[in-house]
Amino acid sequence: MHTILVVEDEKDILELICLNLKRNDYQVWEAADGNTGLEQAKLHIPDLIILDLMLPGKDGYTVFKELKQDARTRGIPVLILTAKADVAHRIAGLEMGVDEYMGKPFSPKELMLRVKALLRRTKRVSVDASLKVGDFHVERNSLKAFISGRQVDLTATEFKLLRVFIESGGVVLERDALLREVWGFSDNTMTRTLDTHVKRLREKLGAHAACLRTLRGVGYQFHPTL
Amino acid sequence: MHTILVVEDEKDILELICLNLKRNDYQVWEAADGNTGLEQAKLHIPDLIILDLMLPGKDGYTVFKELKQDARTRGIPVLILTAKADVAHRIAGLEMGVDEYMGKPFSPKELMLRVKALLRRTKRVSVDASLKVGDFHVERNSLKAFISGRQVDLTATEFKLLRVFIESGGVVLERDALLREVWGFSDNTMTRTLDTHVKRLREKLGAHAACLRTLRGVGYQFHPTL
DNA sequence: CCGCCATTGACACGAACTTGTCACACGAAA
DNA sequence: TTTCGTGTGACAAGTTCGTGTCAATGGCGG
Repeated sequence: MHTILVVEDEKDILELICLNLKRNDYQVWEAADGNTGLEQAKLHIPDLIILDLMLPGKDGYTVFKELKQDARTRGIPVLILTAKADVAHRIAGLEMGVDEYMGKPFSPKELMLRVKALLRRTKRVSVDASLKVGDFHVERNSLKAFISGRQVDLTATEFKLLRVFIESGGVVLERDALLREVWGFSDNTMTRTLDTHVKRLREKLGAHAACLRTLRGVGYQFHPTL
Repeated sequence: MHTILVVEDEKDILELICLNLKRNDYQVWEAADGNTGLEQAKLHIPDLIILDLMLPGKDGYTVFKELKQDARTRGIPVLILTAKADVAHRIAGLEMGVDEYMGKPFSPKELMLRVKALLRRTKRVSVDASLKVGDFHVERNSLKAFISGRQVDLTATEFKLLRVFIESGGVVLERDALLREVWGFSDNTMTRTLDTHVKRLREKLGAHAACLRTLRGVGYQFHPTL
């Protein structure tokens, strides 16, 4: 679940936003002024910050700048919410490094979508049903996998494992991460279950087994183009 | 330098965009229709795609969907350019996973800023995982290091050691400091562990071993540019 | 209800690799 | 030349991984 910090002084709007966010299963932190916002940001390190420009005390621009000055909060995407949404202001904001700009009044639905889009961008999450990489082709709904067009029979666990690999985009997957993704927990003291399943998957991948590379002491890496 | 693919059928607009992009030091690929765009995307794997919705042949939505189905291209942020920029269309686009929306007519300056903002956002994902200094390139999460593009296999300890050196920024690292950073303690009465690992690292660095200078009685210093 | 079979997680063991240690060689500074 | 810190090759202990195997589980048809 993602956490989002909302910094907005107008109670009505704050509530409107938070309500919508919670309804979409985000964990929400609230702040009604700039200083509180900054504190919360540094305390909770949220995944996203929705920031109003017109704030009592420290204004939005200042908050934004200070966020970018702290290494812990620098990476957090910021969505600016403001009445001053004309081109000049938008350009000024983008130049400062704002990630997203929304003018008031805004449609809650569009805001939710922009939030979703921003979070997706920062943390590549996928939702498509069918997925192709190199010679691999996976149908998420039907539990079917194809290699170079030929269908490969996989069991549920093997499929989940392959799916995680394919969706990884070549990033190294640590044992912990794989256990969490596929088995739902990460008790690394576990036995050789992961290894066994990797082995089984490799057997079924046949000639493409080489795509599953072992990184000793780290985990596994999927190389679709081998 | 970032590479950008522009898919737009109207010659004037295509030229306008490309000109602006080139002026901002991007490498630009062009495509005048959907199929060409897809090909180029899979061929060049650009850092960003600017996509018009109204295209001859395969329309923008279709192109977008197919981009998201191939893992090599799915991660590429897409900026949609369109005349249909009303709220309904924007929402539809955001639901599909569009990263950015711009209506025509657009201000070239704002387009450039949005391009910059998008690239900055996506860069964040990869930048903290990889680190480049001189000929050295380190993937923090894969235990892989590249020297002048060639891959070097390192063990966990060797990797940690090299990482400390690369992140040192050329500062002299005393033996105590290295032991603390890599091994977590600084018992200098230890045996020749540090020396051994430096030696092993040097072996794997090959010709670049000279970058690891010994400072007798003090420690080691990393010179990436040697 | 029963037995069959595929699936799954577990374990033992060996192979492959990593890592810390040592003895000793080497070489720079005094 | 002596001294002291460093480089080096070898080795043993420790880790991690691959593999064969087995028992438990649960679905399914008979």
